[in-house]
Amino acid sequence: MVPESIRRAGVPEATVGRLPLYLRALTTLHDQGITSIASEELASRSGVRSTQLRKDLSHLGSYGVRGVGYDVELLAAQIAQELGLTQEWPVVIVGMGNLGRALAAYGGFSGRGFRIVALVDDDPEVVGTLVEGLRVMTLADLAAKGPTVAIGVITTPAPAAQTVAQNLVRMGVRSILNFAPGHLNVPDGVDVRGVDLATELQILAFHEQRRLLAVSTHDPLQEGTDSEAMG
Amino acid sequence: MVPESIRRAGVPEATVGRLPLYLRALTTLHDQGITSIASEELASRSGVRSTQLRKDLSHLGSYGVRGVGYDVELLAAQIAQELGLTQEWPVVIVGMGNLGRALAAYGGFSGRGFRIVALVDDDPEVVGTLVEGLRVMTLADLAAKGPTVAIGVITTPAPAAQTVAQNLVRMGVRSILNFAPGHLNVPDGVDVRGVDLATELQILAFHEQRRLLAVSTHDPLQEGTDSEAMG
DNA sequence: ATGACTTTGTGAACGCTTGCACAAAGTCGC
DNA sequence: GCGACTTTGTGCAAGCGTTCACAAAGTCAT
Ligand SMILES: NC(=O)c1ccc[n+]([C@@H]2O[C@H](COP(=O)([O-])OP(=O)(O)OC[C@H]3O[C@@H](n4cnc5c(N)ncnc54)[C@H](O)[C@@H]3O)[C@@H](O)[C@H]2O)c1
Ligand SMILES: NC(=O)c1ccc[n+]([C@@H]2O[C@H](COP(=O)([O-])OP(=O)(O)OC[C@H]3O[C@@H](n4cnc5c(N)ncnc54)[C@H](O)[C@@H]3O)[C@@H](O)[C@H]2O)c1
Repeated sequence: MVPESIRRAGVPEATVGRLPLYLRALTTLHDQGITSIASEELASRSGVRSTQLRKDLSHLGSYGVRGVGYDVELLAAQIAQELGLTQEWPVVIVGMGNLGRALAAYGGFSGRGFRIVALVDDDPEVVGTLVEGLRVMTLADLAAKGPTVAIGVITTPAPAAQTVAQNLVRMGVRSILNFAPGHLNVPDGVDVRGVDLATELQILAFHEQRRLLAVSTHDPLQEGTDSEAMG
Repeated sequence: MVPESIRRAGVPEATVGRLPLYLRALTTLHDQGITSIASEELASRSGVRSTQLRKDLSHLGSYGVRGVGYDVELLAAQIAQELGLTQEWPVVIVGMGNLGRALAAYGGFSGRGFRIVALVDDDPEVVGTLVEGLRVMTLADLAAKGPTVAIGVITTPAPAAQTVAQNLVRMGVRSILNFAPGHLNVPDGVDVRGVDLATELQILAFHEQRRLLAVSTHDPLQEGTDSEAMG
């Protein structure tokens, strides 16, 4: 086996992106009372190939038993540790509009390694009100007397996002999830992930158009983005 | 130049994922009255390297002018055409909860190639009510007497998502944007894109933990996910 | 204990993506 | 017109990610 110090540094980015997928599937299995699972079955439930699953898991170490499979609980714990979910990360949501309120109301944070500890807006009508049991504050309040936060979620209109990001970075936040469209300029060492609805829809539109074009020209061009059959 | 028939089939998937980025930047530039832009500047505003931008654009053809740059309006039109945004794609949102309502209220659909033509829920309390000027219907209603839809957006709880997806596929939808956590099993030829909040946060947590670990062990391990300096 | 069987873990091959280096093709001042 | 300068478009090489093929390592029935 590879030494711990080396393998820690060497988890490929693509693998990191799939670990949450596996963890989710394992959690579901655990809830169903299943204690052991083979890579083939776990891969199928995660939407990846079994070879890829095994290669991914091999980067965290050898937690499987040949001839049997993986212990659901043990593997889940290992992935959770690798992702840093043994502690609860404090999260702030900035922008209490439609989307921000939906996220605040969403129950999927707690119990999964995250806790919303602050809600922020700059509208005087909104600041001071209670949303989901938390009092909405301004960014200045958060910096001055708010709780420490590790992750910032931005759900303001696009023009405000860059300024909000700078303020978050100034108060020590180095992980940002941005729902506003557009690219954020941040210093080195700050991690920004963007979720953009328009981008996702436009990628779907591209493939949709290509499919229609292929059919209309009787071009036997196969798409095949997912080989699983429907039940 | 490469013949049209060949280049059409050959736009790499990674490029498709970035075209919406460029289109957004170009739209902003157009709104600011800027008519021409060099790859260096456009790349910077899109958060990619200029060589990558040029390579991406080269897959759609030669629309730049050497020594000058790209005509903003022309390039935007070309990208829009490539993405299939010259027509308006009819969209249905299934699941009128917090998230579904936020999406329905979101103005970023129309004018960008998409139009919400139907809203669906299965709660008798919700079906029949008006949301954003549209009357909420059931999936059965949509199949029987609703408008044709090309893209389905799923914002139901996770356990319902698979069934909803099957129903959408049965009525001809081949592009699905899924906000519910979990993998959807769909037949070949159906395109599913998943947006999962928990996944995004967990990826951020992984990097956050790695940064903290690196600092605490005085390991000069650089992160450097974005080289742009903040203004 | 043994042999048949199952499943993992991984080296190697392959394909896709990115980044480099540079020629080609234009503009602009004079 | 012409030379200096700017910027695009692209062949090529390096790096990354996925898939294949298979040995290694276990289980299980007998
Ligand atoms: N609603 C959606 O479904 C949806 C989908 C995709 C993307 N988005 C994006 O998410 C963002 C939010 O969308 P929304 O529909 O909730 O918008 P919204 O207008 O309902 O809410 C925006 C909120 O941000 C607050 N705000 C504005 N500037 C601020 C600042 N500088 N500091 C703190 N708070 C500030 C406003 O007071 C408001 O409460 C937008 O950028 C939108 O493009 C929304
Ligand atoms: N709210 C968020 O911020 C958020 C964030 C990330 C992911 N999600 C996911 O998005 C989904 C929706 O979240 P939400 O907070 O809006 O939930 P919600 O409970 O507020 O809304 C779900 C809606 O779906 C409807 N529904 C249930 N079964 C249905 C069916 N078979 N057909 C049609 N409609 C059905 C319900 O009646 C309800 O109106 C969930 O899967 C959630 O995990 C939500």
